[in-house]
Parts: sequence; C-alpha cells; structure tokens
Amino acid sequence: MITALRGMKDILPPQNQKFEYFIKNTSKIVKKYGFEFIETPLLEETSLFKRSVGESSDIVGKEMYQFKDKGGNDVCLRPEGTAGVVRAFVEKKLDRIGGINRFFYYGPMFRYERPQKGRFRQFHQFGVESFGVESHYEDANIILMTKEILDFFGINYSLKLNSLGCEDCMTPYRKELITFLDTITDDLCPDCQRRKETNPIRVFDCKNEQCQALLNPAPRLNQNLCEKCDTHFNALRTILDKQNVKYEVDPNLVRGLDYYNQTAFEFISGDLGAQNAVAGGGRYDKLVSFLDGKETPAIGFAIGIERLLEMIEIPQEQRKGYYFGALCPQAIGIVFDAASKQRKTDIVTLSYEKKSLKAHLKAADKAGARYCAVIGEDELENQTIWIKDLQEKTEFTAPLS
RNA sequence: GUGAGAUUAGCUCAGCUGGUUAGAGCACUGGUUUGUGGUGCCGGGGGUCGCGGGUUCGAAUCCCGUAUCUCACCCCA
Repeated sequence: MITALRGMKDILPPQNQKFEYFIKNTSKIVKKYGFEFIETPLLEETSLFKRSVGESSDIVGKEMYQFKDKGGNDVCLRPEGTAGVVRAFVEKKLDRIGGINRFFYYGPMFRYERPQKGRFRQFHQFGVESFGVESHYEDANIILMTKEILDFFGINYSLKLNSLGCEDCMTPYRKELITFLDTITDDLCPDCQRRKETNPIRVFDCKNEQCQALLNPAPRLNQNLCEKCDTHFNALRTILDKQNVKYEVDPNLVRGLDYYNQTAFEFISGDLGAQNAVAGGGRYDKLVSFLDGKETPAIGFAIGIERLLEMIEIPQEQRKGYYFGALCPQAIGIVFDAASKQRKTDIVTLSYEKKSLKAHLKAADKAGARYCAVIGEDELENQTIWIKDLQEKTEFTAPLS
C-alpha cells in the first residue's frame, strides 16, 4: 500500500467541513478590511526565500523542499507565504504604481521538519499582506483583524507584542549584544552559542533556564530603540489600549524570519501543546526593496490553519435536503424523475434500489436528510408521493407533479 | 537532526510468563410475521497481528533492523 509521505495529511470529511468553514468566514472578515484574494505558485526559485526569509533561518537553512527541476533551475516548495506575494507585488510593478495594496491568501506550505502536535511537513496558512501604509494605525488594524478572526471562532489566546526596531537602531544594538554575549559564551547552551553566530537576538527565545539567568543583564532592544521606532511602538500600544486589546509586551519575542522590523506580534494559545503560536506577524518595511522593488512599507500575518482548526467546533449540522426511494421496482423510474426535479433547488440523495420503507428511512437518516420521500404501490396508483419530515416526525402525501 | 513511547478488524482496544481455527465493543452490511428512521432482535463480511530478518519444534507474544504515528527538544504558523 502506498501511504502519504511523512507529515503530510489528507483532508477528508469531517475535517474538510472545518476547513471550508474557516476559509469562508475568515475570508469574509478580511474582505471587510479591504483585503483581496491573491494566489501565488507553490513552487518558487530558491533564491527568493534565501533573500527574503534569510539563509540563517532554520526554515531556509535546513527545512526547505529544494531540488533542481528538469530545466536545471534551483527551485523549492514555498515554506511560507509572504515572499511569494512580495515577489508578485514587485514583478507586477505594484510598487511603481504606488498606493495601498492589501492581499490575502491561503494554501499549503512545506517545511521538512520532524512532525509533532501542531506541526506538519505540509501545512496550511491563511495570511494577509498590506503594502504601502507606514502608519502605526495599519499595525493596529492588522492586529484587530487577527483578533476578530480568533474571536469569531471562539479561540482562547493571549497576544504578545514587541518591536524589533529598524536598521538604525538594530545594527548598533546587535553589535552591543554580541559584545555582551562574548563575555558569557562559555556558559551558554550549545544552541545559544550557535544562535550567537547566526541570529544573536534569538538567544532571548531560549528556554534553557541557565541561559535566561545569564541573559538577565543583557542589553534589550526595546530599551535601545531609536526615536522613530520607539514612537511608532508607543503609538501602536496607545491605540490597542484604547481599543481594549489585552496584550503583553514580550521583549523576548523574536520572529523567525529575517525580514521583520518594528512591530512583531504573536497570538499564542495554551490549548495547542508545545507549538503554541496560532498566528504571527509583523512589519517588514525593507523586504520589497530586498527583492528589487521600490522601498514600500508593509505588514502582514499568517494563521496556522491546522492549529486553529484543532481548537474550533463547527456548529452541528442540521438535517437538510431530501432522500428519495422506491418501495417497488416499478416506482424506481418515477422516483428518479422526481429526484432530478427536486435537485434544482435542494440537496437530494437518491436510492436506485427497491427497499422496504424501514430500510429507506434508515438510509435517509444516515444520509442526514431532512425529508424522506418514497413512492410505493399506493402512491403509484394515486399519482402521489409520500414524504416524512425526519426532524419534525410529521408525514404527508403530496400529488406527484 | 536528537530523545521517549507506540504500531493487532474501518475505529477504540483485549490477547497472562511464546503453544491448536487471533477476540470484544462500535462501525459497515443483510434479514427481522403486513409500508415508519435515529433507540429492539437475529445473522454476515472483514485481520498474511506495520514491514524485514533472527531465536525456537512452534512467534501477535522474545531479540535486531526499518518505516510510520504520537509527544518533546530544536524551530515556527
């Protein structure tokens, strides 16, 4: 038997209903905020992710499904959604046209990781990207929108917020941090020693208690923000406070993708296990220019669909539609015609076999139909059809038209 | 990539220290004195016990390997 690859899942009933329910309602919410649907290829040139997500990140460094295609191009399955959208944005010269562009997308992402709770090799994200707005109001708007989505589905979460600064404050800060880390290198865990070389800010994310203690006196980015970033962050916080959004400023919150600057946020939930981030995002004002576009402020987020679906229950489905069946062989053709007519307006399950009334009622029940309609000898004679409402337990005979 | 636990019917599992045709519940399916379901009764199909080796007269059971699943590390949505 051939099985699905490791960490890859089929989406079958009843899980598919949750998926559709999520996409339908989330799309509706983001459209209210002016976001439009965009779809980009699953396969992209590898260098796109190297330049955007960053080679130092694990995502690009060791988790990509990367290969040479038959034309010899170095390609990979997308590990995240933002890079492709930005590529499309630049390629279609929307950066030159200017103005505001807001997009949303959903679809599979691929990362070659060891599967565990809330983590798969092929998983789905729903993401939005907003281009052309520098104002902190957009940051607030995006966060409020994410909140609206999670609230709609009744998710328990908490919001973490941080500012990652910009080139002006980040570059000198990074130097200062490395200088500090040099003084404690030997006592850091091996992971942190590695982080110091690849992405020093990530040491703050370390779960090792000894590392955390050592890092206590370390310089923090949020105390070293330049005036512009500091103002932006405080202005955002003021809006969120006014909107009664509860959040926690977490100076250790670092985004795993290199392109983020200033605002970073993450919605986490205690109901998810170790992989507790259900949605995450932030500002990436430099990414468009990294990918050869005209510098354009931008901000976005992504929701882990599987993680979110794990926490939602869809409203119990009501009985709906019709079930048609025949009680005697001569009625089968007539039932077929009646069912075809009914299908113009309703969901219809049709039995092609002659069965006892009891068997038809059972089958109608199993099909989840609201009405069970059958034709037997009596009905044939009178040109009628017998219908039972399985929910109200009422029955009647109607003329066959 | 590292660590721990698991893998027996479609699902959830039982199967004692290796011993005849591997079981249960649910699900599926058929029937049930005359045309009433989800909730009666009777029956039926379905398993080379993840896969590959080894030990043994004999392996679902013990040993080794391997794949997958689950959880955690790492990383992230």
